[in-house]
Amino acid sequence: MKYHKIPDETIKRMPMYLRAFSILKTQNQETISSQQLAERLHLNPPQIRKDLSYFGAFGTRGIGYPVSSTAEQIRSILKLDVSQQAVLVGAGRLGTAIASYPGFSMFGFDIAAIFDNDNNKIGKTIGKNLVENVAEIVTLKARNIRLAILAVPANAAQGCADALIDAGIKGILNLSPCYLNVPKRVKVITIDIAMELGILPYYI
Amino acid sequence: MKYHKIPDETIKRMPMYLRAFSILKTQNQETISSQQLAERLHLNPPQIRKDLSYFGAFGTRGIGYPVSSTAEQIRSILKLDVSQQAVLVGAGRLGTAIASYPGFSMFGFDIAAIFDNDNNKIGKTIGKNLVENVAEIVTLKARNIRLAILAVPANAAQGCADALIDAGIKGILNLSPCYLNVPKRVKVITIDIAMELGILPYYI
DNA sequence: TTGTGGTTGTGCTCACAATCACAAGCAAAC
DNA sequence: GTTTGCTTGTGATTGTGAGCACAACCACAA
Ligand SMILES: NC(=O)c1ccc[n+]([C@@H]2O[C@H](COP(=O)([O-])OP(=O)(O)OC[C@H]3O[C@@H](n4cnc5c(N)ncnc54)[C@H](O)[C@@H]3O)[C@@H](O)[C@H]2O)c1
Ligand SMILES: NC(=O)c1ccc[n+]([C@@H]2O[C@H](COP(=O)([O-])OP(=O)(O)OC[C@H]3O[C@@H](n4cnc5c(N)ncnc54)[C@H](O)[C@@H]3O)[C@@H](O)[C@H]2O)c1
Repeated sequence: MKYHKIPDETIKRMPMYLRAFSILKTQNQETISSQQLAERLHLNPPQIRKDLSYFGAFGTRGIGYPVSSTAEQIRSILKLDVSQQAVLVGAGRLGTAIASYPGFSMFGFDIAAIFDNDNNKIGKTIGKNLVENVAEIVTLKARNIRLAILAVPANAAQGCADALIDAGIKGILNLSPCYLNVPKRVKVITIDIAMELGILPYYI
Repeated sequence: MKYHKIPDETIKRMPMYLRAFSILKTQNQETISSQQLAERLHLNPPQIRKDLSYFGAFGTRGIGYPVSSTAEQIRSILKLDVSQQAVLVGAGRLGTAIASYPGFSMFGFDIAAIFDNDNNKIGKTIGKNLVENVAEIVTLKARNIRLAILAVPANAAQGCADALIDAGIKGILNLSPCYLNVPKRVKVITIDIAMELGILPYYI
């Protein structure tokens, strides 16, 4: 494909493809056609082909996509081929669940530090990490960590985000139900679980 | 506005509007213009006006939208004006966090029951609910509950979904990283937290 | 070497959503 | 009353992504 801006929607689907190819690899399937993959993911085959072709020609005509090498390609496109360190801020209910969730490792994520401002939580161990004082966020500067997961109450989210960005964080997964004001160079993805649930009754 | 199919994207934004109007109400602000609201939510003013106008003319020209009555209108549109009962399946790390989260009440949600298949968890109390055996899901038929939150491992999700649908559930918020196969009348919203995180490194 | 079945890669078309621009309309002041 | 200032509601326009159809291509068999 000649020069094309890669659609945001395509990027959003890439981790889904990566997960699918990773699972296929554990099942020792060597190739998969866009048709088969589309059935698994409930998409249209041309959608998948177009998405992948934005990044090059990974498939073999008449055969399909080689599972193992395509997985590696996608991993590299998403920069998940190197282990990505992330910090967690907020060791509350949701933060604790996330800190002990093993599922992030499939994408190469590693929770490298946890911060909270509650003295009852600071010093406790969650998974392999000790909960540190939020004041220690500044020390991230030296550690070259670029990703953060925010699981603090909504009214504390902006303040924490500012501190994180100040400490060199470039991407934030925000779980609080609020908009974060950040410089353009910082990418924020917000997941508001209650809001998603709020959509359901309309449809039923 | 004459007859128009309401865009899905508009529906997705409605809970965000509801949250904003609810907060404004607690701050005793009586009216808000699309301009002001757009600044808060980081949208464009015409976007908000068009979204709201799909459902009727709520605003006053020259003034803006009356906070209190518009909040009520949106609540009614989303069918959140009556308390919506929901059940939770999976009382693990994430399920426990959700069961004890007070934030759902802003949208009128109420966790009415919790199910698990682990004998160590069945019988325990989380929030105001006793954890019941998954086998009891059938009893939901009699209780007229239509919403469910699924927080079980991915390989158990489809089975639980089938049981829930069989018991009369019409909408599912699925937190497992997998596609759920359901009849067309059932609405599923899937949130895959790890996948969302997987998007970040690409942009940074 | 050539033919065949099957699947990819992609230009084109269509559908949908975001944005714009402005007429319509209300409130408050005079 | 009438005028002024401001904001809504909406047709028209633009932008973006999804879907389709088919040419290009590969592997393999004969
Ligand atoms: N629990 C859920 O199921 C759920 C669902 C949807 C959204 N959320 C959102 O996720 C966020 C966290 O929710 P939760 O249920 O884990 O809340 P929580 O109260 O259990 O945990 C919040 C944690 O953040 C810490 N904290 C507060 N202020 C801080 C600060 N300034 N710096 C550092 N740490 C601070 C607290 O000490 C606490 O440990 C909230 O914004 C909530 O709205 C939670
Ligand atoms: N914890 C996280 O931060 C996180 C993040 C992203 C996604 N998820 C997803 O959310 C889901 C739950 O995650 P978790 O961390 O809470 O896992 P968990 O293992 O802590 O909890 C799962 C719960 O489901 C129960 N369960 C298992 N099979 C069941 C069945 N057939 N019927 C009823 N209950 C059953 C288990 O007994 C357990 O209590 C998983 O699909 C996970 O991939 C979790």
